[in-house]
Amino acid sequence: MEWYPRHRRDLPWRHTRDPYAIWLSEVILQQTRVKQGLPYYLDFISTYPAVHDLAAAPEDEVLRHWQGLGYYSRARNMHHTAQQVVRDYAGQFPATYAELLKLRGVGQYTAAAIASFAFGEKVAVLDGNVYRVLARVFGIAADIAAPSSRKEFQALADTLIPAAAPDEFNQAIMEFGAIQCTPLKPDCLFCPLQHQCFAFQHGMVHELPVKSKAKASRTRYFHYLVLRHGETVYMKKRGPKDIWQGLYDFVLTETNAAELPATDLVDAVTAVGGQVATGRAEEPVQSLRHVLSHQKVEARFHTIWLRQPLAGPDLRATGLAAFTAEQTHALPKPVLIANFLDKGWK
DNA sequence: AAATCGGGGAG
DNA sequence: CTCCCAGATTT
Repeated sequence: MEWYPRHRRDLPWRHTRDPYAIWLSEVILQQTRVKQGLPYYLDFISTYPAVHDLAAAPEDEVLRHWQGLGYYSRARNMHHTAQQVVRDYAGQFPATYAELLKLRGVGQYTAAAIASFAFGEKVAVLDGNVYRVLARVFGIAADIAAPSSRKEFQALADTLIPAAAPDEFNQAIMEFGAIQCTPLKPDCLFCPLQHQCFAFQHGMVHELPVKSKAKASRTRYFHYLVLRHGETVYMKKRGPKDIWQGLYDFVLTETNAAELPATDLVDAVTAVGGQVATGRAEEPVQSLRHVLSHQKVEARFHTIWLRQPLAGPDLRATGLAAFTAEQTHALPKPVLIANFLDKGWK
């Protein structure tokens, strides 16, 4: 806490005690670096200055503002919670850790952050930074990736947090982890905790914290049919049980190998009620690779020129909708699809 | 307890 | 390439 005021970054959410603004920043910063989240925070707080503004916005619009930030359930949960706060809490965020924890998208970390930063409640936050700092300074060998380890770290943090300034303590220990006690190259040479840090004293700075590795990611092969007719292109909103829920992409056929048999392509067009325009069936195929933390997507985009527009009943059955190029810009899309639209088509 | 859910940047 | 980020929810 002595270190903090001399090294803290000047961040916009540190100038407010408005629980809405703090909640917004915390949801955006879940599993996201400050540098990546900052522009999104500025955009959201400017577009939706109060919880009522966010609650009143259409979900597609909220997702469009979230586009590129990933983990899109955060945006959908956030939108849901904004509406709940307006409807059930008269627009006022609940003011205690226990009540905040009930909100969708607000877990133990975020509830503790809002409770301490907005309301001064004495409850210790536990994020990736805190785990690392505590593991090193106190020499804790528990696997920070294991849910069962939380108890031990939480109990320790609870003994450290001072009643006088719990919010300052939470900010300080996270900032210390982000700037001084970093994962790969911590600045131990100029560290104020050098003489009392277990890891430094025992030469175990690079052994702590202990974190089990995630399992290897799988490769998926996506074949997108970019159905077009005149100035219109057909897109659809992605459903549950897979990545990019609620975002828009094209007709998708997934295969176990990189190649898609030519007959499958025609069948897929027929399945959505389309007819391939003669002479334009074999457009050049664009290929894009997209990497997520848990899977690799190898996508091929097959542009299909239709003989005639898709008709009403077929459109509804397939979930497809017709858009102009201008309209696609306003839709929330995975970065992969946005990249394709930016450079791949026409 | 394990799996799932994005995207970007550092090294 | 690997690691990890102001984690939460579902299975």
